[in-house]
Amino acid sequence: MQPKRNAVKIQDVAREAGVSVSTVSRVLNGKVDVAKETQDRVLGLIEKMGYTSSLAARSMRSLRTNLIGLVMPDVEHPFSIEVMKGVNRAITESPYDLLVYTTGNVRKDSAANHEQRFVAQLNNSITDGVIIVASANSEFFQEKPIVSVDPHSYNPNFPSIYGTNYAGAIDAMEYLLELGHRRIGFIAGRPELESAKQRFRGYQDALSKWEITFDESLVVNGDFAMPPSVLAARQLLLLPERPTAIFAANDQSALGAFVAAKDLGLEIPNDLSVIGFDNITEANYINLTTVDQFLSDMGSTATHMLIKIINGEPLQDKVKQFQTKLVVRGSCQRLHNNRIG
Amino acid sequence: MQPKRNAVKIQDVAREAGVSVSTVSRVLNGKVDVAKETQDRVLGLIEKMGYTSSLAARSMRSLRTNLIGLVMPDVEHPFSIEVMKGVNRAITESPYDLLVYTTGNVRKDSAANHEQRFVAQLNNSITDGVIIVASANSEFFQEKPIVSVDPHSYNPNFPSIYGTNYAGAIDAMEYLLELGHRRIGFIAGRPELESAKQRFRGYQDALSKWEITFDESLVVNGDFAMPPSVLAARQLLLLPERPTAIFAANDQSALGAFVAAKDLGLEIPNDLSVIGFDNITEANYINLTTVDQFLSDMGSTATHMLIKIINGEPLQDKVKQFQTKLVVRGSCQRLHNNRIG
DNA sequence: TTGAAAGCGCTAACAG
DNA sequence: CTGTTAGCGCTTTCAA
Repeated sequence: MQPKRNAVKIQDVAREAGVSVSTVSRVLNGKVDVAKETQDRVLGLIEKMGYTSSLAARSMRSLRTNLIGLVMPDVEHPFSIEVMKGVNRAITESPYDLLVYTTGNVRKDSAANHEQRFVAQLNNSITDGVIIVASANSEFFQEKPIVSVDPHSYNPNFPSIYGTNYAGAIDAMEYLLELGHRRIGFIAGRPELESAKQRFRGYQDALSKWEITFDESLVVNGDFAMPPSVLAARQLLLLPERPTAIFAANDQSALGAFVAAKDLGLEIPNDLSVIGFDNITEANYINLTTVDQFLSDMGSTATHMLIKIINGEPLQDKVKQFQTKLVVRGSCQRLHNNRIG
Repeated sequence: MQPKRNAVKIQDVAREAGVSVSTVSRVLNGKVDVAKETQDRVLGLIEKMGYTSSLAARSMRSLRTNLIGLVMPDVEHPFSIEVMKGVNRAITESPYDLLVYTTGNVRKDSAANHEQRFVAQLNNSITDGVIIVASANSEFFQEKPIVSVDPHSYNPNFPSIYGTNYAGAIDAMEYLLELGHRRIGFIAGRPELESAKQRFRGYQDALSKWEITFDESLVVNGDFAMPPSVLAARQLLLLPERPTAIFAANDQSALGAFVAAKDLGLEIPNDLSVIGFDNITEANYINLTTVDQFLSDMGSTATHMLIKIINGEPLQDKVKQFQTKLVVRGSCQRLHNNRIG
């Protein structure tokens, strides 16, 4: 199909209304200096003819589009989706519209470049600003505002939202420790990510605060994904002296632990306590305790921050930490005499 | 912030390279008639200067943008998200990029108008075509191609993808009936939607084929959402003679049935068999049988269809039915003597 | 209160 | 092989 150029445009409306293009434009943009009568006639025609101004043309001419972009690394991942929901919520209450741009399943090594390209693509033309999730870059060569949600690495000069990963991990560990658990396995996340590092640090520091010797064999890597986490958890559960609890670095890992336990005929929480990071919807059904990051709230917060920057309002802090919270949806078991029960 | 217009543009590259704007444009668009030497120099500068062509300008001039739009009614809903994943998958393998536009949580009555506006907004300017999920409209005043996934109402002349809702419902019912269930409750969906109607028809027709009298008290409305479904299921389970199985019209309703059962101390599948429509990820964990619609496959199929239309390739059928499939992730109980077990 | 005209950044003829 | 030129649909001065 050779697409034609026959959508109704501002000229058509102008001709029909017997006025000039600029008059229609003025009506469109709510300028005051238009005769009430003309305005009504034009408005009527716009409605009747089903005219919508071309986004491309409009954003080329004027510097504001009232469009905010969201760049996500991967639509498949629940994390991104939660953030997106939050962004959407904030957008709904604002005068902006939302445009989501996905990088698809880009090969890891080129993700950073793609990101740069996408952000530029959006911000140089049609959006007033961009929110970028789990950004691999910590710097952008860009004029228009960008806010980053949970970027891979930490940069205090870049407007960004982080979860309190370290504090959350401490909370999770203290919870298990207070229940009496002493052998606690850890399913770690992608080691290059800041969030994964923080969570691991929390695990270690909590142990040392409780004067428990760090046991390397209790740490396995789940890469923040389910399939490797099942294997990792399995490895933990097959240890000669298996852990009584597992702290999983994210939702996928927690689910992996669940699956591995089930495979081995272990029941959660009777035979094994599991606590996981990130928003785990399934926790409602399968007795998991979670450290919710309120991912969607991170999305909303980022959006509000971006809108402030766009409007040139002053920012309190460039970097915001978003408070994580322990949510006991299921339950973990109290431990006596080194035995669950 | 008064955004400035200082992104690097094609002119800058041209000046720097000592060539004309059109030469740069030619390089950009991979035209062949450019000296290898010039091409390399320009390409190098583009990289070095971090130039990205303006989407707005490009789409204004040329009729193709290689961008496909996806208009979703609600990012919060798992249904849309599954479809989006499928679209994204198909996009990844195509030369197109994906732009998602959400209507936010628009009031129901105005959703149809918003839809029209959004589609026009995208298709009149920056996208080559649009996929629209759960469309409230069955007609669009639009030149560029549109494909609809599971529209609210049926229109044989509009390129669209449906699930085999009726056949799927029959399958689900036959499965339960063959297990011996005779009192089967139905949690219905939003009555105005085509899919909900089809599923209900399947429920009724299966009963009548098996010569079971239709009992109105076994049909409750869950509105395709979890909170009302919990109440609806509760009502079913508190009937004097409670059903031994429930057929839920969608995923949210199935989960609602699960929650209601749990509340009442009933166990699935021991005390109650539950089967639900749509893709239920939680089924992996909570013993549900599901009629998967392969929602994400619907998304992919829609995308392929759209791309064909964009390229002017002939379409087999305007309307595609997407085969649903019964997936026994958990299990349902065989029934003897009117008792589960 | 309105119209004419310039130009946003780019592509696609058409010339050279 | 490369440059010149004419718009794409819109907003925004500047004049009337």
